[in-house]
Amino acid sequence: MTEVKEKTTVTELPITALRPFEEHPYKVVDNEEMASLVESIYTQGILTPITVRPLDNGEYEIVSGHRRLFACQKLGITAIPAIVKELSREEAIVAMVDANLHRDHILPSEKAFAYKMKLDAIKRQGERTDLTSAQLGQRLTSVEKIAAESDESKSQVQRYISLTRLIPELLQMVDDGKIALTPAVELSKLHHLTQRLVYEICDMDDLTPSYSQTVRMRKLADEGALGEDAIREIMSEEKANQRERIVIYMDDIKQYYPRNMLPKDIVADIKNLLHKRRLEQMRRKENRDAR
DNA sequence: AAAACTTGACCGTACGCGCC
DNA sequence: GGCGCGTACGGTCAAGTTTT
Repeated sequence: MTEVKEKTTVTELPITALRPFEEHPYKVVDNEEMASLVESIYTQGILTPITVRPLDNGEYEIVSGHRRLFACQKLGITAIPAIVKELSREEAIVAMVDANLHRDHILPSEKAFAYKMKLDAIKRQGERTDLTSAQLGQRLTSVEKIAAESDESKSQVQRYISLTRLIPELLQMVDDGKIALTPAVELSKLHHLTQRLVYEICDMDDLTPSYSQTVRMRKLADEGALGEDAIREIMSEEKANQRERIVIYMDDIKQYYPRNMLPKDIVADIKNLLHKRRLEQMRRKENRDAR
């Protein structure tokens, strides 16, 4: 959360003086959620003022409250209570993203561009958080900072950000729930022209790429061997088999190798392996419990 | 139960920057 | 230019969860 150090005032602003935030990543859609917001404003008025920042030309840029504005426009309301904050563009981006990320329903594409905008804004702000001794112990990278302020891990934030490299059509498929997050991340690594091929093939035959299929596509692309035929072949196959997992059970081994026939060093290796795996499991559990 | 997907963690590499 | 350091990010793994 960005702390508000500037003076803030609540005031009624005519909606004609309001401008949407430039390139804001959120989609204001007229759906059921919007209908209930309209209903709520109709019966109770606007409970939370929108947040805006003043522009040089006397107008105000909306930091948070695009959906409330849309609802007011639908109801024919001409003025709206607003908190006016003196914020730089970068500060406004961080505030806008934070305000919207806590919504109940947020599309993957919205999250992706929100995280990306916030990351770019934090980088541009160039804050040195590594200089004071008080902060020395909790030095954070930009992505870690975003992760700490959201309820997701650094990896997850990076995955969402990689979705911004998807072509709009594939991103729409992610929003529609046709492609899951991790397959989408794999597709984002493909060249845009290849992504378009994938989209066209999926769209034509109403197919949805699975994680394993997208991994195979990406590997082929890395080798420079992913063309239209290869994509068709991968997409037309049955969903891939579960990835290979090697599980060792001592009882199984004993069944095939009587005790005196199994070389001692192999037994030692296996025991060592199992021991390491147990330690790893315990460590993971401790990490989880600590959080 | 198998398959698909999610999630967190870790590692390696590339890059930019300041310093010598 | 070489070096050390911090940072970003891609790749991978393993375990957990959800879906079929």
